[in-house]
Amino acid sequence: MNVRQRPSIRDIADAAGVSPATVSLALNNVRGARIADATRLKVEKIAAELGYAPNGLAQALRTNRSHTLAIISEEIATAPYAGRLIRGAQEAASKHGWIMLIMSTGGAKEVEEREIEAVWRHQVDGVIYADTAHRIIDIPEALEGKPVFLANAEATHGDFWSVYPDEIQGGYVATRELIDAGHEEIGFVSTAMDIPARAGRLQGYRTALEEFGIRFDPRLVIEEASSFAEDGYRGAHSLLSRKKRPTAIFCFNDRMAMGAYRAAGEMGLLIPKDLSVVGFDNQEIIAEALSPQLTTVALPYYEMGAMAVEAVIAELQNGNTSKNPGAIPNALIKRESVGLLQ
Amino acid sequence: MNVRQRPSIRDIADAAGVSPATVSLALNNVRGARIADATRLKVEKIAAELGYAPNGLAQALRTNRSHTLAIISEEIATAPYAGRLIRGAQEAASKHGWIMLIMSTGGAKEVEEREIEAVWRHQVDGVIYADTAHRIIDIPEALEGKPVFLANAEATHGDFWSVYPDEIQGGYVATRELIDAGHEEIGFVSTAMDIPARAGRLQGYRTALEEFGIRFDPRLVIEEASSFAEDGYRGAHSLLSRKKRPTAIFCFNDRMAMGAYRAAGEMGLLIPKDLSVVGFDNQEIIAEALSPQLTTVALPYYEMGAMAVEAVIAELQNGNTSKNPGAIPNALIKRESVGLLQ
DNA sequence: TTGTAGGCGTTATCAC
DNA sequence: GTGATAACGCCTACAA
Repeated sequence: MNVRQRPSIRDIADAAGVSPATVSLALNNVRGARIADATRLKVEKIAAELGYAPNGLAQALRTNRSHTLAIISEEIATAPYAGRLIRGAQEAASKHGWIMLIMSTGGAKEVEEREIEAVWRHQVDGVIYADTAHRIIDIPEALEGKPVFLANAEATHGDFWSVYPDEIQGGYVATRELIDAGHEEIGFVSTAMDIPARAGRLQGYRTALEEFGIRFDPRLVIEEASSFAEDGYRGAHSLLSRKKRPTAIFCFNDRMAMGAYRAAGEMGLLIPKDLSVVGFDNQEIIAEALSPQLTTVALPYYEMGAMAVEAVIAELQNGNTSKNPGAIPNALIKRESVGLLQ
Repeated sequence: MNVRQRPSIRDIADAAGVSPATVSLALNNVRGARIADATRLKVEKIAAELGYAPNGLAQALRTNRSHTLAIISEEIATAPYAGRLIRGAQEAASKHGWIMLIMSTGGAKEVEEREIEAVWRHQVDGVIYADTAHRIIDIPEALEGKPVFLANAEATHGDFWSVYPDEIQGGYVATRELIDAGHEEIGFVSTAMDIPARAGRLQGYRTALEEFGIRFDPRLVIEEASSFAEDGYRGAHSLLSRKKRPTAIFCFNDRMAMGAYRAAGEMGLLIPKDLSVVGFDNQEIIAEALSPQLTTVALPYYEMGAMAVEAVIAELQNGNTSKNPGAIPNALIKRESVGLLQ
């Protein structure tokens, strides 16, 4: 593990027979002060030969800009799909030559303080505050003084920019898919948890029904305590036991859809022939493993990560130019669990 | 987004009526050069009042140590469980006051070069090179000169330190669980993919059988082309169609176990009464959603991330003191899919 | 068109 | 005990 010293701007200057300042100007293409083409070329050539790369720390110290963003999250990458958000953020940052730090707090205030302390020490330029499930959260005030951008979350107070899934549109597009297949008796197996997704998806469901003149029947909406496969099983079982059995079910998430599959199986119902199902989350590991594969709605994790980073970088570079993205749409992923009503 | 300037060591010096050097000595408790207690206290008090935090960039520039680690991965956080590795790494780093950068290459050589370039620019002290699935990989030579540590991977050449799951032990512990429940006719639904897990788990399976005097029957090992639920379904179906039907199946992973559940269900077999199943990966989202919940083997993702970081930091701080961890054990997660042989 | 000099915030080495 | 002073690598007036 030999540590060979990297060449500095001065090494290039010596080799080229010019001053360090000239090297800096040449390499950075500073407008205003022009450098003779011959000099520039020579400098560039020598820099390449020496394998020169600027020392980002020195640059950052001097310019007071570290080109570094931090993504802070309570439970980083704990939710399987949350990795996509990080990935979107990281790739967007990398595209601009920026760096992403990651810090997870595990929910402990003390750890969070330590992480925010690190944000300051390392002169991070901006912060993406992300949540694994779309929630409304408090922003620690210790972060004041840095651009903070929320991803997959909304703030309780303060005017923070944020990007999160459009739950209403998500509920709409899922329901719409079922309506387009001819279904009118559409159940909604949901959760009673107090999160934006619950109200939003329900509203989207109702809007879609309304738009097509289908009467909303509250008895077709089941809200279970939680949102596990077991809850989906119970909800679906109860819906499918009605004398007028729904021909389609929209499930709050893929886990619940997995439970619905089991309920249907036990009752001898074939998907999608006897029952159509749409899930939510596009957890590929479930959606693709189910048989038939599950049609579902994909949350825009990658996009949220990327948009958050793009917005912060734009803000940092040009000032307040861009627009607060807010709610962004979800995509329907069509697979095999929706059938035309016979 | 107001950016208030952080106080520097000089601000404290001015306020305390001492020199910056004294402040540095006092705050860092440098042994050798002693500072009057009164001075130290005064300096500490003022530092606290001003909310002083050292500028990590300046420190790093001066000391040539950034206290920063990068985790480079082809497909960061793409595999659901891979997030745990990142999390283990991040938390271990944070515990020592270090910072984790993350960079994903998406498999593209060009992106990888850019990321490695960033590693150098930002004076990263060490690199964790991680893979999402235990594989044997090439380390880019551009990383030479930095401590590189492999997590969930082994290197094709060069003597890199690494940490990866003990596949043999994993296969052993899974099979052992079934043997302990009284089973002797134990199938193994595996994959034909050329990865260390395939050979390792098979060997563990054989070792366990041997240890308990159970004859190894190659016909009980089915290797499907891939390792999806569909493959598990096929493999299990074929095993369960034998005239002497196995009473237990060890599945290469949880997705395949999910397929095995479906095969069992279609053949009217109840788990765990008629058939016991053990999976691999502990993908909670599947293992907990299945009914009955799946007993499986958990890969030590969190531990691998943490151990990699601990090792790199130890190496950086004390020189070559610690031991190369190599293969580390997996944990059996007992749930409900294994029953005593009646 | 290029070089000089000062400074970003720290730390290390000397003197005093 | 404490304080100048000189680095670390880079940027940027300003001077030449």
